Amino acid sequence: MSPTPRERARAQTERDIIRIARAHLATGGAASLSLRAVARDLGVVSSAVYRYVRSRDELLTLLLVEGYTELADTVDAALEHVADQDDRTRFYTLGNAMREWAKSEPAMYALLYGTPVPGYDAPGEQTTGPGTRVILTFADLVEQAYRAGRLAPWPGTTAPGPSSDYDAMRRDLVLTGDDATIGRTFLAWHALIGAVTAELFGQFGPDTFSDPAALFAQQLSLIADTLGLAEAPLPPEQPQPACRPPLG
Amino acid sequence: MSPTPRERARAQTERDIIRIARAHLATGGAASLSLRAVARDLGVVSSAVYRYVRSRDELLTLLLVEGYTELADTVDAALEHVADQDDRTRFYTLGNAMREWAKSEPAMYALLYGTPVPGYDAPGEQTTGPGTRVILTFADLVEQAYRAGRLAPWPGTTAPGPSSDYDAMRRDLVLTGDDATIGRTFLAWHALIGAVTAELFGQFGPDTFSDPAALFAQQLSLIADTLGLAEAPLPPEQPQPACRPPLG
DNA sequence: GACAAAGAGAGAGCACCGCTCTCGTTCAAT
DNA sequence: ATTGAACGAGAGCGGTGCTCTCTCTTTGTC
Repeated sequence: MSPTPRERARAQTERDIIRIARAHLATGGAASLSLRAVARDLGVVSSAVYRYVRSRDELLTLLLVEGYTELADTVDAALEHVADQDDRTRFYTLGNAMREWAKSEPAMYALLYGTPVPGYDAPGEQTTGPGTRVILTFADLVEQAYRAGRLAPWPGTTAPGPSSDYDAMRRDLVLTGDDATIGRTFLAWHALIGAVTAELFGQFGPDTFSDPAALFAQQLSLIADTLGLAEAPLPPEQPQPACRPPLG
Repeated sequence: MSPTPRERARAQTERDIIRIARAHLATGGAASLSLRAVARDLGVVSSAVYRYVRSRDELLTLLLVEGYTELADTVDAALEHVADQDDRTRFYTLGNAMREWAKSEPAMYALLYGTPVPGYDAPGEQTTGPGTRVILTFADLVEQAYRAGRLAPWPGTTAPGPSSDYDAMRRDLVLTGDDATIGRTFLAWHALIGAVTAELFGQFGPDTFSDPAALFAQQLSLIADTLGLAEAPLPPEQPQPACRPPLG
């Protein structure tokens, strides 16, 4: 049962490879992640690395899973501290945690939410689980508010969405929200990812925003408004007015 | 004045290089864009290509500018056909044109709005102009509706944004919208880019949406709602009710 | 303890990449 | 006609992912 020296050495080498690969990813981006460079840092010839990693793609998958997991863990940890607070505060916490993690690990974020690495398609059986944790946490946040009757109604007639797909989500994820609720959950997610991505990738040019934090804070507030999240939790027996007064 | 045969040949070769590079970009993505492969298709040895293109990065810049220009031209052309229609229809047209173009040129879209190519930073003097055309068109659409008093009020207290940056935009771009209007313009843009990117990059997995077009259509509708765009243009002298009835 | 099997690393090699340099050739302006 | 610029070919440098063979060591078994 106790691991042989060879097994312990192998486990250590596997950890080292991922550690070195993460460092290379952080400094040079996904495209400059080279097995040969990892081998050099490991003090070993390039072909030796293939004893541990089947290919460069498999190394990418390992990093992908690690990135998804780390982001989700970060978000979960942040949410723990505000678990008893109102919907809006918890959403802000989720959004800010995503942005902070993305800024601290830009190459990893790019790997998760940027252009897919060409010629590489992630093996779904390993990545979908960790890859959907954050959005499921987010959907659960909205679901809780919806069930408690705390979501303000959508200001408009909701266009029909992909109803059968939404039905499948309600079934598989045990959601109760109607099409409008699921629809604006995706709207909020798209806006959140879009805002983080735009800031991180500098899509507005380097001189457009002197205060990107202020922009993101306002975007979070506006997204929370579109979700209908109230500042403080309302007692569920109090019916929502059809036209709610301004928040705050 | 009339071009010499050599000049005409050079111009033709330059066009050929860009054409071949675009084909390679479309099939293999930005990372697999290789000057050597372009040279092979051109029927020439690799070093000869360096007579026309200073480096691979310069070729990327050429493609980047071409992509931005083509997307903006596509959007402008689509908007021309609906120039006299209501705000919401024009916004739908803009959004659908972006999605359609992105689906027809996924590698090019990835080059514009995906992960920045590592080690390459676009020369701003060449790319910012074409790169901002679409979002400026979009901002102008919102601005027109705002000036005409056709924007529904934002359902919530607007959090303060990056006011000085917004001031600079109002000055440089001749906008009149308040912070809430500019803020939700960016919200809509982030959601739009986020929705297109998520669909194009398959961020929700291959089996999550059987009808991505329906999802996008609903997202467009929801984004239009958050923008406060009305279905039909209202006469500007009619004041907006503080709590507008459902659209449609 | 001897021995076969499996694991690990080294090294050579293949085909590809971006990019540089030199060398003849061809074209165009003087 | 001459001369300098433009052009293409070819060799070469260092880099990449990946495969193969070879040797040495560790491991489990008889």
